[in-house]
Amino acid sequence: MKKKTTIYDIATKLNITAATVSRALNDSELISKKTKKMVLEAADELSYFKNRHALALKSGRTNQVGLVVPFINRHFFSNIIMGVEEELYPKGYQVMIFQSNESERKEKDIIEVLLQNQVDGVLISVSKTTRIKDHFNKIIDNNLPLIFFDRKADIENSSCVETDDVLGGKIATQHLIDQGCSQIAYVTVDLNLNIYTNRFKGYKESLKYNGIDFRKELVFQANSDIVSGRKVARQILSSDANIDAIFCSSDYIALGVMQELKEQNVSIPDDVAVVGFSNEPFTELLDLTLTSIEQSPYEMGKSAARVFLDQMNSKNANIEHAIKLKPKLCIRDSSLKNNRTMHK
Amino acid sequence: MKKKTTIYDIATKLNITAATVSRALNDSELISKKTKKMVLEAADELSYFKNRHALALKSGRTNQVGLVVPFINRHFFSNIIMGVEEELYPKGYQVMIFQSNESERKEKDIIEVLLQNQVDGVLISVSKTTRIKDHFNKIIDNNLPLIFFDRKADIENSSCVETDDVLGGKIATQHLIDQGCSQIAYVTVDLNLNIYTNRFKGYKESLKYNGIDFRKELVFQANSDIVSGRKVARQILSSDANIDAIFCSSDYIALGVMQELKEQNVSIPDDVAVVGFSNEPFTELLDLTLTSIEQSPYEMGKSAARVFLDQMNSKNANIEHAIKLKPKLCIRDSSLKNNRTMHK
DNA sequence: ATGCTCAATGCAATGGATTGCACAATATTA
DNA sequence: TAATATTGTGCAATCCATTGCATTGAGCAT
Repeated sequence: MKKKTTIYDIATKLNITAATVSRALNDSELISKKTKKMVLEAADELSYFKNRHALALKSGRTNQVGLVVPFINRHFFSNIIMGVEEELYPKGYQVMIFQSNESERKEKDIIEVLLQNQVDGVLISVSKTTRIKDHFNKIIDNNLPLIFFDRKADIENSSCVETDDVLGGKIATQHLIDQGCSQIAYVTVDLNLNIYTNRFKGYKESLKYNGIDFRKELVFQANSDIVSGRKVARQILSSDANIDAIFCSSDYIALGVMQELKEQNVSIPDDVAVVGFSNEPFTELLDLTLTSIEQSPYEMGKSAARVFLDQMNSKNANIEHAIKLKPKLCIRDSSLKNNRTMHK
Repeated sequence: MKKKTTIYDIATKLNITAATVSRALNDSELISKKTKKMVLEAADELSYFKNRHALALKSGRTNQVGLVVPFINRHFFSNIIMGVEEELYPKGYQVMIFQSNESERKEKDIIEVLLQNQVDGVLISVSKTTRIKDHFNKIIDNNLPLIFFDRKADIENSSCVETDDVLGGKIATQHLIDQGCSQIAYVTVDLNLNIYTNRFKGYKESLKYNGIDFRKELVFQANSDIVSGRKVARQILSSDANIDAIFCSSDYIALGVMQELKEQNVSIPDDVAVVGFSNEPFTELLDLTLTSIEQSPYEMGKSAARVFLDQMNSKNANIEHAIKLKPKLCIRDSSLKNNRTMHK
């Protein structure tokens, strides 16, 4: 069992002190070139590397940032991670990634671990089940930058980066109206979650703006999956609402809806236009590609990271940033009525 | 700027020594119940948490494991991460996730950082561009468990967990033969990579086993994307090879192939059956679902994590494990010839 | 009352790197 | 040549938690 090499080992070998070795390794101008060279060679020979824990202990800084997402294996979140990494890695920060599995308990544990690790800041997308927020306040109490992305909690002195979901709802609805639709069904997921109420709000605002009456009977509810989408499509078709478009607040619902419509020989987009939300990768892989709202998770990650850097550099963890990213409409077959398909 | 609470703060407050505080916090049986209670309360009051770096420095162990993948935002790798986490989190290990972006340079940097962090072990899927392997040997030199998954390097005393790609190639080919196909085109990606040569090997072995002659002119090459898949499909159709099936070593190629076949009015699976590889999520979201080979990344992650735990517990980092996971055939519309579609 | 046991706590070193201050060795100047 | 400036190193404390050994004090038996 080989023991790890320390600066003391190098010092002993060269008959100098650890202080000198330390300075040499850090290229201090106090040290002569000759000594530096000696030290560097010896370090290489003994395959020395710095002990980050010793460093962290001494300096109190770690250059580590905690990043917490509900799940890593979701297109949306994994691309946020990419964005954060992209921005922070070149600045010398290590990103510690954790997943909460949508569990408040695990979220709390994770934050405890992050604090134990003395991270320099925390970026987090709050778990769905989180009600109590003491653990977030602990972060603030320790004077660390706390940045929420996508899903936020109401915490003083924290920042957040989110999609402008109201706008998302608006542009999707406006697009459908532009295509000549006026009886637009809306399928929501969980009106307890901010993002969904905001999308819904955008939908209603857009109707109003275009002088179309909002009709409660055109609003349906479903879970964010294909089966639920099929079910809700059946509901919609069998209701007496005579709709010409369906705006789904999730791509998975939209996919289920499209499958069901096809099976019932409803023509998309001519009889019924369909729009989803999130721009999941599969939307453009379908035979009939799905119009959707792109939320740019990669950009969101970068943005959150930049907010963190801002707060670090301004030495003022207290400035609250609140950034809203503009969503983008991706028009595809499922809603584009002028006979020609978009790509392929 | 609040300073972080240490055991000394607690000790001062209670007029006892840090040693006692430390023992109390660790529930040592040397400490009286009364003192323990006092300490615990004070700790809570001062919102104390352990400094992991001090711990790591003292003990030499960190309970941290390095996990390196080429990209986090790939279905395959993000599910491996899930598997590793699932297995290691309950055992008290923190998983530090890094992505190499398929860059040898970054891979080396990451390993340097992991060593500086004194991780207790490294799990890694090697970057495509990696040629030199000194950095892997550094890990071994430090007596740390080194476990490769999916993509391995030839390093002594390391372990690896991989898919049995030969078998994957075999069962896919056998399935096509079972469906009555005999002129099976094969589309490979990069014959320099192990996984692809192995799949190819399985294809050939299966042909031989069934008494079908291997024909070089049925082998095509493409990149792992849709456009490339379409291109190769055109090549195949315009060649004089009269094929009745196409086995693609990537789902993206298979998707492109299917799109092109449809456009040219070739019926799938009756005129030409198609099989992909990897079982990407989109394979079952298509109108015509795609038969593919499931590699169970989640299981692979769990398996790799278990190998790590084995090596840790046996105090013998040198036992080499070599695990091959059995791939699974997922039969869907694109290859199933008996008229009925599988699901929906 | 004296000696002894044992439970509870304190003391001090340890782990690795950094850094202000002190000091030695060399170079420079008068 | 003596005095001073300059450059290169060493000493020792510090960051925080742990732990072997020493010590204290209470309780018990004789």
